[in-house]
Amino acid sequence: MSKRLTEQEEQRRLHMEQLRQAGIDPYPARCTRTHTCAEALQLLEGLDGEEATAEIVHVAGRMMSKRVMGKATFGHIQDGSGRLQFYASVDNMGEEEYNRFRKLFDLGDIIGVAGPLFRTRTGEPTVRAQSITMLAKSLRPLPEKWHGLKDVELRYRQRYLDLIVNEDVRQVFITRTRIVSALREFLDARGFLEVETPILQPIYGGAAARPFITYHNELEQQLYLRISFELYLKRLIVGGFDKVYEIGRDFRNEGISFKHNPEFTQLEFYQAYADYNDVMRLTEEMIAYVAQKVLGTLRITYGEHEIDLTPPWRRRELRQAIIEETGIDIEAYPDAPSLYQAIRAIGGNVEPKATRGKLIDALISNYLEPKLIQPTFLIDYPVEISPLAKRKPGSDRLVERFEGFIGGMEICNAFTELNDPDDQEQRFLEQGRAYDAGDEEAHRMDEDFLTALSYGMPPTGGFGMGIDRLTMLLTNRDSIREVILFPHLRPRPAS
RNA sequence: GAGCCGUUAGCUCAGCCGGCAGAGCACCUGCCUUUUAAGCAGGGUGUCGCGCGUUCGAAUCGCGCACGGCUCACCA
Repeated sequence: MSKRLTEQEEQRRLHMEQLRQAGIDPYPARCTRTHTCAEALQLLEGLDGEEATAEIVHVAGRMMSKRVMGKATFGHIQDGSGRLQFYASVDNMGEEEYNRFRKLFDLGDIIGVAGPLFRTRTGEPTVRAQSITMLAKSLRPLPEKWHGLKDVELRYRQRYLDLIVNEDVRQVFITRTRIVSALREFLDARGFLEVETPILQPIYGGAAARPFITYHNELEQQLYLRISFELYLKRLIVGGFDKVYEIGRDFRNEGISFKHNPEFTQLEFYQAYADYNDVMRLTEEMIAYVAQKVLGTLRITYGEHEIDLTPPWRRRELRQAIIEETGIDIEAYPDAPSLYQAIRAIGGNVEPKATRGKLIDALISNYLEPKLIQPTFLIDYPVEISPLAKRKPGSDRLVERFEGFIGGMEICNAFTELNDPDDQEQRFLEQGRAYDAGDEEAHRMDEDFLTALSYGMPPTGGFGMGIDRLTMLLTNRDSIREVILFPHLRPRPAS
């Protein structure tokens, strides 16, 4: 701890030392608190003028402002419920305690204030302090009171500072928690059972992504952090839980962008005896429920767009949508080379060695996704990019799958689940060939999952949704880092 | 992974055709008993991200590196 202190840090340590010399513990073990700031404010309801309450309140919080006027001082404290003004004066506190407060208590200190409540001349509810006690000394200055903390890097690395000084950031994370609660309410009310499945998995699966790899020493076993919950939740459907869901963290060892973080929160649910049409209806109903519950409206603003979440949402066949936006009929190009040429012909920038599935993905994300502002389900995807979805009856090329898009972002992905164990095995084998050909994101053969399927899985509709992206949408944030409390950053360089 | 932009006081930001490092808030000293971005008088507290180079002289110009942001690539 030989780090050089700034003048302000030295000043605060000096104040702390002076408190100790006065016999005051700057970090006491106990404190008295009878009201939150919000609760204290309510006590003044119905009182007129500057009349004070008979009741003495003990409130506690971080001192966010301090305006000294000689023998009297106004300031605000902030706790989790809000802000409250206090009034300190020699008259009410006595000279010794008042001067100690005035000289040794700094902005950012956690303090307790006790006294009756009254309104000032300007009508602001205020605690008339009879005593002010130190609850925890703050040894570093807070960011500036007016402009707050703007430096994005500091906001993410020291999120606690962001939360202290930027009220809108606080609200985003409160909203995020309410969104998750509303999702649980919705699913619980419909008989879904919330479960927990392994994060450390011997074989990763359920999505196309590169995994994080770890190792169990005692078992001498390589393990993967899950990239999805899918294959475990389906095992539970086999096991007879007809409606299950999980909300938790997935990990994907891929690039970081405004809508990608290496770990992100996912909701997946599976419903036996349902298909993707049932899931589509449930999805639009669920999102509408959450918006209504959390925001009180189905009409939201996202960036420059006004979005109406009212069901039913538009359904567009993927093939038809691609034709409309690009003029390319993917059915007319049954292999990668011909589709590649067609995309190049319209000026598309794609990898020459991409598979047909990757090319179709590129068409979706480059030409469709940015235009899908109002809630839209793209339906009926090619089988080669959907190795866990059931084929459409009468088609060997398409599966019963949809993705939901809102505000130009993919929000969710769902399908009628493939429950034919032999077909599933063939799909794994195809994926294995793709992996051997260099596609690191291809699915791996999961024998144990195939065994589960072979006992018979009911017809099932399944669903996955990124909670982070839904939160971006409902809080009107343009970066996933704004809705993740501690987004991933490189280590701070040694200075 | 590539391109562009950024990094100056605790915070928010000026300064950038090379010439003594600046403002507001915060902080320090003094005054002030109803203020609320309190006010008045005084005080600049700094490894100009790091390193190398050009130059009589670098926050400023050049090269390299680090971290961050945006765009692209990647991400079903």
